[in-house]
Amino acid sequence: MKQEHPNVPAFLCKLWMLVDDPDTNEFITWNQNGESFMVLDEQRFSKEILPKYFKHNNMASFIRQLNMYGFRKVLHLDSCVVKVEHDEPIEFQHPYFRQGQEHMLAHIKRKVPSTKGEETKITQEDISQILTNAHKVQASHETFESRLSALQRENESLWREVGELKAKHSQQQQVIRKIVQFILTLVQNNRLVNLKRKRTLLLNTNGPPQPNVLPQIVKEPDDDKTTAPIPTTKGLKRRGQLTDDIIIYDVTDDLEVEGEGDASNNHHTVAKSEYTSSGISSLNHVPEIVLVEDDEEYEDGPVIQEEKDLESVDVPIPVSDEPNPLLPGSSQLNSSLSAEDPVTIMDSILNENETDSGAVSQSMNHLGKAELVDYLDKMDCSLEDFQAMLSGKQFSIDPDLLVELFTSSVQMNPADFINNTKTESKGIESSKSKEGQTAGQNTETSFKKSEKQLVQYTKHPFLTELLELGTDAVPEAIMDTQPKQSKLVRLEPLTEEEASEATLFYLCKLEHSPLDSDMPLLDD
Amino acid sequence: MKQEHPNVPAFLCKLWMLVDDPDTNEFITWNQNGESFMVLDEQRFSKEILPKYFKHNNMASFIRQLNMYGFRKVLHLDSCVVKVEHDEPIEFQHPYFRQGQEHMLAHIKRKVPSTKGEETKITQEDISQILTNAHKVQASHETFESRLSALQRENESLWREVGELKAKHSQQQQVIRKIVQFILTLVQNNRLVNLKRKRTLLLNTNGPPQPNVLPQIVKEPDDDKTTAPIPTTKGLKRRGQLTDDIIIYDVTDDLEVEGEGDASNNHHTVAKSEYTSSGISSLNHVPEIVLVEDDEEYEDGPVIQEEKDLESVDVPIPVSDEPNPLLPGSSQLNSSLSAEDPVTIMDSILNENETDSGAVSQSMNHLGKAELVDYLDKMDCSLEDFQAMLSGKQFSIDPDLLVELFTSSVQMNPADFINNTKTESKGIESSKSKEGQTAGQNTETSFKKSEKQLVQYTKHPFLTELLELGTDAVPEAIMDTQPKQSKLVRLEPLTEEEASEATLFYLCKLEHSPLDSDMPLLDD
DNA sequence: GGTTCTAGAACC
DNA sequence: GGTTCTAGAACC
Repeated sequence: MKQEHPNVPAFLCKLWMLVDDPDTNEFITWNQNGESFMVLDEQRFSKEILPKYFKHNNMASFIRQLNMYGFRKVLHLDSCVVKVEHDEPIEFQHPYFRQGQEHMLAHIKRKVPSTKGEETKITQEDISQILTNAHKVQASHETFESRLSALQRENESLWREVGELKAKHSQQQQVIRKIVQFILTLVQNNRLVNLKRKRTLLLNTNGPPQPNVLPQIVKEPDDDKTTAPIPTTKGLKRRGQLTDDIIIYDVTDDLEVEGEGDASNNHHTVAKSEYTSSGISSLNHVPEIVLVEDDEEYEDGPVIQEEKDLESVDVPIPVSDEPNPLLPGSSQLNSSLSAEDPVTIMDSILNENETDSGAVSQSMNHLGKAELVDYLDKMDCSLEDFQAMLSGKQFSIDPDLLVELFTSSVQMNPADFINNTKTESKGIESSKSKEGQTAGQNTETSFKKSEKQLVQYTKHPFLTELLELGTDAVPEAIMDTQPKQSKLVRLEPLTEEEASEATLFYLCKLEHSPLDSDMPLLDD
Repeated sequence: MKQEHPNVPAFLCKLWMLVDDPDTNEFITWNQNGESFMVLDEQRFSKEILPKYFKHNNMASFIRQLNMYGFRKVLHLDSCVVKVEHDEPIEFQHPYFRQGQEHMLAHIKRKVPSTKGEETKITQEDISQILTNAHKVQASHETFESRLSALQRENESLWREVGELKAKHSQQQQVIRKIVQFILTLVQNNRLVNLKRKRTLLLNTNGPPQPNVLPQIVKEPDDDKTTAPIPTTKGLKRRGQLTDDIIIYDVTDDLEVEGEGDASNNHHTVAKSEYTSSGISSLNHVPEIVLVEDDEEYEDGPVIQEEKDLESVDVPIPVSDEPNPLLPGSSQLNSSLSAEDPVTIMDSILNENETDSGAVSQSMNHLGKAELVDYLDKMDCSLEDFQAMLSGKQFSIDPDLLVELFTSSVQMNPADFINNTKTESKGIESSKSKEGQTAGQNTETSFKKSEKQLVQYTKHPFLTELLELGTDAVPEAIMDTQPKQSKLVRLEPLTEEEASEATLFYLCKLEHSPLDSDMPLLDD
């Protein structure tokens, strides 16, 4: 019967044999119900029986083995009673160690060397790991903390800087707005003056044109200019060359020179003498152009008179009947004033009875006191306008001129913008470019000279850039005066063109001026 | 002998008695050298002796107690030998349990219920604490992480916004710079024209003054203005009122009206008829003031002529000999042109032989062709200047005017700033306010009118604010075009005044124009 | 896996 | 602090 259970440990087999063997029943046997076994004579059992089955005679070692396989001592209540015989038998039991149930021995397992040790070891490992992790976490925490505080400091500075930049921005906005407002005010005021001026001129000059009652301009040829004694002009640009080119000649000799005969008077005298030698022939050519500005109420007013049959001279005359879109007011003044040269008129008056030249005789015949007064009337009114402009701080920035400077160059793109701008104008610019009015050669030359100045001006870097602008986009940066507080939105930085354009837009938009309708920029 | 060691546990005392008692030597006694004790007959000892001293007869319990007090079993080599008698005695020893050394029993201590358990418990507590802390740290770590990422996002946005704001700022800077440059260019160009104009005027007017050869201005009283049929001026500001106040009257009747007789002609006619009814009496007053501008080269030129004995009229005349610091050029034009009214001159010439008024007769007598030409010369030169200014885009912004507009108000603080500004000027302003030149009543009235306009102008909000500026500080925000990248520096936000001032500074500083020396702002 | 010594721990 | 049962652990 022994060893018939291959998977049952040796101790269990030996124990089964000992308990189940009837020969050892006096030392070790089943209890009454066969659920446990009892060692009846402990001392004899250990010293006589145990050595036969095991390598020892110690009851302790036997008990240790029992405990090792999960056997438990059955406690007896009577042992608790005081001083009862200490010889009562030792009793042990196990759920799978039952009489007649030998097959259940396979279920009895020897206790493994304690999971507890493993658990403890694992716990220790865990502790060290936990501590390691804790240190790591703490280190990273510290790193985080420093980063956080650094970020917070940076953030504070950034918020400050953003606030300050926004303040700056707003300040600049104000500055720009004010500058623009300032300019706009000038423009508006000037525009009103222009309107006023035109009306005044009409008031004084809108009488019927007198075809042949026209002044003459006597000019010195460019080649002769060097011979004329002109006061030193060191340090001065020759922008006013136009004026220098004109030298007035006297026609009569009965001029009374009342003066101390100082240096400036000498120039005068010299100019006179030059006139006497060459002035008469110059009188033969008379560019007669009278530009009378028209208005809504005086559509039939403006007439340009031109004498094509006169001989032409090769000197430029500051008369232009071609429309100068940048200078609607000034061009008119230019032509009317230059054409009606006061000296020429005076000469005509004074020489009324003479017949110096056949070409001018017709004009001379009609020249009378009335014409002279009329001419002077016009001139005076023009001057009054200028005075008003200047004394009233009416800086003569023409509004349309400014608009065009800010939108496009006449030189660069004349047709488009002039048409675009001017077809919508309120008749303010109507004095220029009446069809059917052709300019004489002298006038053309003069205009080219004027245009040259214009070109010079439009080449200003600011304008040059502005002139390259498109007209659609409304850059946000300039318009957006209310900075977003918490919503941080990505804003594309403005290009220089956009910024300039913004200025323009601002200029036009800022004030709801009547000028708006004249500007192609504003389509809102 | 028992209980004589009060601090020795009962077990040790009983053990000492048992071992040391010669009566029990057959069961338990000292070994040969007295360093340990032996149990000779284990079974009889446990069953017969132990119960006499202890509450049990179990050898195991006895051994357990020995172990508990640190006694150790002495291992015998012969037991390792195979199958030697199993009866060899059990031997135990303890360093302080020696024969004859009963006093050392006090040093034998019962093992405490294991520090190990405490350690384990502490470790467990530590583990739980560690875990708790770890969780806390982890939680705070997560909080930190979220804060950090939020901060980082905010930071990125802020950096972006800072960049964008700086770009905006730079763009605005450009815009301001360009606007200012633009204005400055206008100013500079205009200044050159002013210089030019002055020279031109000197060229034509610096002859010796002819005291009584002075024109007359015929003015219509303000009350009569309403009677004059003036074209409708709806929608127009009455800023040019000055011009409206002046109506020119014809002196002679032989005026030939050649025209289609349109509506505009009617006005002309009405004006004429008005003259014939009331004009003659008006001719009696003549405000004669000739302001000839002086320059460095023509110190002796400027003279102001005044006829105080003429009757004064109650209408304002746009003549001013008082220095208009805002309009040095225009004021000169104003006086010279208004004083030498063309009509008046013409009247003088045409009425040379008549004696209308004793007051003007002196002037009339001296009026001749030369004076007329001279007058017209001046007028023409002025006109030429205007033409040049206008056709050459010379917006008549006086440089000094602009400077003053940007620095102080003549109205607000006239004396300080005028002196400050003008004493350093390069003779450009020298035409105004020559001492010893007193203005007439009419001139004063006119200047007041002009000043009224000036006041109106300086009340522009932009100017008003600019006028309140100090001139020392140079705000950083405007000048600092290079934004600091990494160094975040606290910048004080600009006040509006500072911003405006910055504009002014910019205006002056931007271009190294010759204007700089004229400005009190620039002290570098 | 068994044996032995010692310890843990519950209970008294 | 002692007793008992059981377990830990070293050693074989």
